[in-house]
Amino acid sequence: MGKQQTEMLKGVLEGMVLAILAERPAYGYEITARLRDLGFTDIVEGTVYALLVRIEQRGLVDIEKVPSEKGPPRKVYTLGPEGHDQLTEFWSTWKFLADRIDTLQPKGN
Amino acid sequence: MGKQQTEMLKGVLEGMVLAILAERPAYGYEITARLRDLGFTDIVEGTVYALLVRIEQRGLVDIEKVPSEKGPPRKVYTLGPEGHDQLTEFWSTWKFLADRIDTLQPKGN
DNA sequence: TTCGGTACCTGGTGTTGCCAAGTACTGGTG
DNA sequence: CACCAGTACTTGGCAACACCAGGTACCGAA
Repeated sequence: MGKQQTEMLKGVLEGMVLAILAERPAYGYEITARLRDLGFTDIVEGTVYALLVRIEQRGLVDIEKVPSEKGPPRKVYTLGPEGHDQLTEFWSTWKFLADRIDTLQPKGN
Repeated sequence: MGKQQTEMLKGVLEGMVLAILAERPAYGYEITARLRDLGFTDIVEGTVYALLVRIEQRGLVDIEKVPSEKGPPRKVYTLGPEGHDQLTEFWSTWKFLADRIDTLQPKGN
């Protein structure tokens, strides 16, 4: 979709990953695939991994290494309490933003 | 609202400004005030002005200098055809993003 | 043995919003 | 007159984040 989407993803991608992890624990490769399924076909692997490193360092997730039969061991991320808090805040910020933007939409008037 | 909103604004703020200009031409100070009214109370003046310079350089807007009775001359921005195109693309990208994110929302399931 | 699929990592780049400070013009107040 | 608040625009440096472009490593099948 181009540069527009890239910029719009900033700050939103983290929330999406947290939301995915809220459904159930998952590992990086899986999360990337999930995002692609969602429609973000151009999402870059490196972006997701870097993001996971960040949210790990902020203590939002717990990590467990699980051996895989098909490759290197998986790093399975589980949402911790602080991650849940962050996700809650994400939803509230998102709603705020989405509401204001709706008011700017021509159809909204 | 904090850092979360700051990051989320990236890539969205431009679209909001274009949408504001689509309603009617406006100048920087006025646009900043409009954004503050919309609820983005922490928006920084410099951010808006820098954004306006960018969209001007990309040829999305036309500029007219209009003298003000209360201060320096105003730079009134008018949305050009390319600006309208960009705005249309913004809305489509925004809807795409908003839709996917809704599918991740707990209530959406 | 090579190749594709799985799985993760990393250094560098560009864009963007914030911070902080500055310029400049006007009208009102003391 | 001097000063200040409000109006209006500008700019250099910073931090965060997604992308790019590569790399490592492990496995099974052809």
